[in-house]
Amino acid sequence: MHIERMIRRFREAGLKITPQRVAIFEYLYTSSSHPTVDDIYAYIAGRFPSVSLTTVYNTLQTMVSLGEIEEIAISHERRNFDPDTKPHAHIMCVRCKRIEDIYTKNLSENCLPEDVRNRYRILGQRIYFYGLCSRCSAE
Amino acid sequence: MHIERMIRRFREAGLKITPQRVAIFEYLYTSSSHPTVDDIYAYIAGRFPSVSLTTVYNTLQTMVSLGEIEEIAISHERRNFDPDTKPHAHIMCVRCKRIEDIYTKNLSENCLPEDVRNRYRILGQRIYFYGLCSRCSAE
DNA sequence: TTTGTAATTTGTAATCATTTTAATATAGGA
DNA sequence: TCCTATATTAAAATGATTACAAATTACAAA
Ligand SMILES: [Mn+2]
Ligand SMILES: [Mn+2]
Ligand SMILES: [Zn+2]
Ligand SMILES: [Zn+2]
Repeated sequence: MHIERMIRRFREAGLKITPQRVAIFEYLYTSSSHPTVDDIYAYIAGRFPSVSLTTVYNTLQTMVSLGEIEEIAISHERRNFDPDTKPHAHIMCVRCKRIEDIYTKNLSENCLPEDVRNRYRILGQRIYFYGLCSRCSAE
Repeated sequence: MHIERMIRRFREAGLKITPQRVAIFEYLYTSSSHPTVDDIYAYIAGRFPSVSLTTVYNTLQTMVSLGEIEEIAISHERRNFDPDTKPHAHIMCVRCKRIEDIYTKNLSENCLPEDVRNRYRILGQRIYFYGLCSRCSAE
């Protein structure tokens, strides 16, 4: 499972397994997708009342540099984290702010002209759409 | 020209035309594409040594809400502004940080599955690619 | 041209998310 | 169990952005 994988990755990197870190793993892989720092902190603080925001920031940063989660910049006012690192796009409802995953194949082939793909060695992409979801449209 | 257009748009909105604002228009439409707040401020300060950063922020915000420029969130460490509001994608070299425009037709048709387009009323998109440009690859 | 006034600019202070620091606590190997 | 490097915590620092209030200015009407 994902949590065991993260524990192994941290071990391999010579990092220690702490209850705070495990709780962050658990939250990331079992709860609402694309949580914010505050979402994560709120959950962890429920289990470890003395946890520090710094720990949340540090752990997320470590996971990003291990390539195990990604930061989503779809919203200007929040930082969302995505535990799914398979290439995929996102769509956010501008009203209710819900974020949905979009899995399309050949994302970069579809969107990038030949000549750009020749001039760059492509390393990643972030594809965000904005719209009104059906629930929010209905009113 | 673009600058005259902006002056007209500001007038129509009941906003006054000040030298600082005109200088910001000029810089946005004649200089390097996708400038940052600091790029703009550095230029304006060259012409109006007493200009305040606040004025730059305010004017940019006004232009965004008039729909005349857009904010590009391709980089986590800078805010870039784009005076070109036609739908287009961007690619940034992860090394030299240069940002290039990519014009592709039918961006959302290519990237968005049918069912997503049915469930949302699409209002916008931000499509960013990351890679190594040829110049940076060569070394 | 002059004047009046509402809008704008400016400098400063406040805010807020994130990072840094240093002291304390702990994971985990010996 | 003990030792020590690493992690956690609380507090302070940072830095980008925003809010505020006083001084200035655009511009329309006289
Ligand atoms: Mn996702
Ligand atoms: Mn552009
Ligand atoms: Zn919605
Ligand atoms: Zn480059």
